[in-house]
Amino acid sequence: MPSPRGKVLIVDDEPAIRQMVCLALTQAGYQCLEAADTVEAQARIVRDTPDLMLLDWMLPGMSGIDYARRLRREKLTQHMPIIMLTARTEEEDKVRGLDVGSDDYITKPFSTRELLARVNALLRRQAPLAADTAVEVDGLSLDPVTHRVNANGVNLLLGPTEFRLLHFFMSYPERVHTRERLLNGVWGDNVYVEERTVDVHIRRLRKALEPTAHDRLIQTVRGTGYRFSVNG
Amino acid sequence: MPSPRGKVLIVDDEPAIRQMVCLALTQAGYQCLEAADTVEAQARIVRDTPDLMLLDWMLPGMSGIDYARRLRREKLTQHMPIIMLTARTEEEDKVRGLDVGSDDYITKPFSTRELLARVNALLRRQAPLAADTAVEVDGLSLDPVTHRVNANGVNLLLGPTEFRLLHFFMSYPERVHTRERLLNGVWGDNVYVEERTVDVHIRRLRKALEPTAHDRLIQTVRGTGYRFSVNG
DNA sequence: TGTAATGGTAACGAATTTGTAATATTAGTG
DNA sequence: CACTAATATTACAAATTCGTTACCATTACA
Repeated sequence: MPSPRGKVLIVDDEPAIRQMVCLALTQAGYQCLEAADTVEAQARIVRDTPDLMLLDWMLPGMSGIDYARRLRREKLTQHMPIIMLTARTEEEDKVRGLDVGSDDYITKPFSTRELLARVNALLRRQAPLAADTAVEVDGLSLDPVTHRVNANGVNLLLGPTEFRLLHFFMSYPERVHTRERLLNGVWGDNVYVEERTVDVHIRRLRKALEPTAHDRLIQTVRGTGYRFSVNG
Repeated sequence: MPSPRGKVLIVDDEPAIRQMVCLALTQAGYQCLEAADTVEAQARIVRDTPDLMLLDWMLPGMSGIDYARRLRREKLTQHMPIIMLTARTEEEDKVRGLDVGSDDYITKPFSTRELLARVNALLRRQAPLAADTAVEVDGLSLDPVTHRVNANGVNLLLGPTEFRLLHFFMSYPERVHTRERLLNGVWGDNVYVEERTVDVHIRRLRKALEPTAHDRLIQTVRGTGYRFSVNG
């Protein structure tokens, strides 16, 4: 049996939809939980702490929207990614769905391919940094425990934000990060900061890495964002 | 002659159904292609590269389901929207149809109005590019995650638009793309840009691919547009 | 309470990218 | 072969994006 990639809770009053979604998720290696309404959903959340929730827009009793709004206020579910399932196609509704606190939405009818793509994307984005494993790349090492950065044996002094930024980079090397992603991953999920602020901290980090020429590891990807990479 | 809105292939063994569907589609401005079984269908696909497929559930020989599954594995048809036509009404079947990779389904008997609505909807929201799967063709590889293009082991530097253009080409290879289609897929749906601008970016992309002779993969189809193809 | 460190924003210039138009070249056709 | 339509190529100006610095507000701390 494949190791589960995560627990997904599907909340929908139509058993057929639930079944379809669950089948697709299970085949993709996820563990699937079901609920027909918000009451059941609440019970599942408390008992199983799912990693992500698929929430139908129209539900008997409390609507999906109101439920999402409530989940955002609860400590336990504050950061749980929510994908809204909606049959409506009007732009206005989509906007309202996102405004309410869901992270994404899918319009019915949807393909399981589309669903999986979004679930994957959202869960990947969510993965938190390992708080206690040292990372080392090309002579540059960072230890979250001792809170030290070391380049070729020399201790480097970084500001707090630069430290977290470098930690993030070294934890997810080789891939481009948009400024938005960096803000979410380094600054925190719901912090409002100008995107250009990232540039400034990139500059500060680069300057700190300059003495040992490790600033070459931080690359600009024009039109997209930044990348931490060993390769030119 | 009205400008065609797209080519739709109807695969059904009943001539009466085909005729009815074709009439409706033609009147709505689509170009209609017909096939009675999967063998005929395959020939039509290779020859005419339809934009969407209506696929009967029950077919002589290979069933519609199995055929859909196969189409999803082929590069050429990987992204082609499929609407399944099914006479059965059982929920379970709907589930299986969608699971297999069709994007929507319609239960017989259906109204032409419903059919058109779904065809329109599916063509309007053309599947977005997979944002996280690397593509590789003939020594040329593109990875959206790291945002890198590699030709025979050498890193290539592309501008943002050239990158997106190549990504689009490699995701939908072996078929001609009109300039309009490229503008929609690469530039975005509601952007006003001269069609000739595509030519310029094609030029820039070709120039970037020249060093490794991969510019041969981008072919001009006079009177229509461009194609990314391994075959001469 | 004063001083240093830190963090975010604005501003400006440099570098890159992008769309368009103008010109050259090529392919198709009678 | 001449003519036309379609595409290729180049050049250029406008727009965008990024790097960098300076500055002010806030916080930490002696």
